[in-house]
Amino acid sequence: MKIATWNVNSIRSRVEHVLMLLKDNEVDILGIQELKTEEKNFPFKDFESLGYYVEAFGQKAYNGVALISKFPFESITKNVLNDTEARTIVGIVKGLHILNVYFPHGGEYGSEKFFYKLEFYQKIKNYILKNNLLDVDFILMGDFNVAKEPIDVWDPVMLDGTIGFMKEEREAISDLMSIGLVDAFRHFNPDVQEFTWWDYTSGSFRRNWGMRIDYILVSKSMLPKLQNCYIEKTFRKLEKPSDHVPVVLEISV
DNA sequence: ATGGCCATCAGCGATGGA
Repeated sequence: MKIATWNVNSIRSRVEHVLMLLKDNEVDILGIQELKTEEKNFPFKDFESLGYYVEAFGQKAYNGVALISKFPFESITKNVLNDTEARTIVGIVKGLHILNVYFPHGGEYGSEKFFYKLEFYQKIKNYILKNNLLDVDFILMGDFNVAKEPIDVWDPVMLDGTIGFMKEEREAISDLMSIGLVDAFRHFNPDVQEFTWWDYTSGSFRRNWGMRIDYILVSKSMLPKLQNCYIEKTFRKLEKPSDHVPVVLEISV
């Protein structure tokens, strides 16, 4: 079974690319972020006609998350943090608890958005602990908007202290992972430098000026089931791409 | 080149993204 995450940067602009990922990579369960639309404008039919179940939680213009699954949802909860922004959706599929999150961008150091981002990380951690999700087959995936280690950015010296690679942000994601979550990509690729996001400006993709800010984290009980985890970079080469690419996890069910 | 993008909403410029 394949489970994937992808920040699509507008679902209405990226439907064809998402359908391509589902078909070509045979993805069974997909979490997407940055829908940038309300549910009423979400292209449900494109996915349902392929046989997928879809649960979307959106808002106008910004944020928004969805889960797309070949298997029916045993349960769905939107907005687990009771936030004013549409950033979280959790579903149970085939006994797996899957929390799909669009973490805040955060803005400049010390800004209101910066503190919102750090608090958001704390709240996600508390939600996981409070609901005992470390004791079940649990997957936390999405756009974390933080690169954890120097290997996760193209120039750790130049980017030190910039958005997505500040000390406080890196401590926030480390703190979240320290409760017992394993970074699936890093589990299979301990020394590999690969990125999931490249800026649209400055020919960043061509120069490989990227960052790894999208993750699939799993609880310990998932470890025996993991088979592979890879970043599907090809989607950044398409016409009108998202600035992020999908991360795919293969597990045995 | 002290440069370079993209999507949205509202209504062609401002805002957010990372």
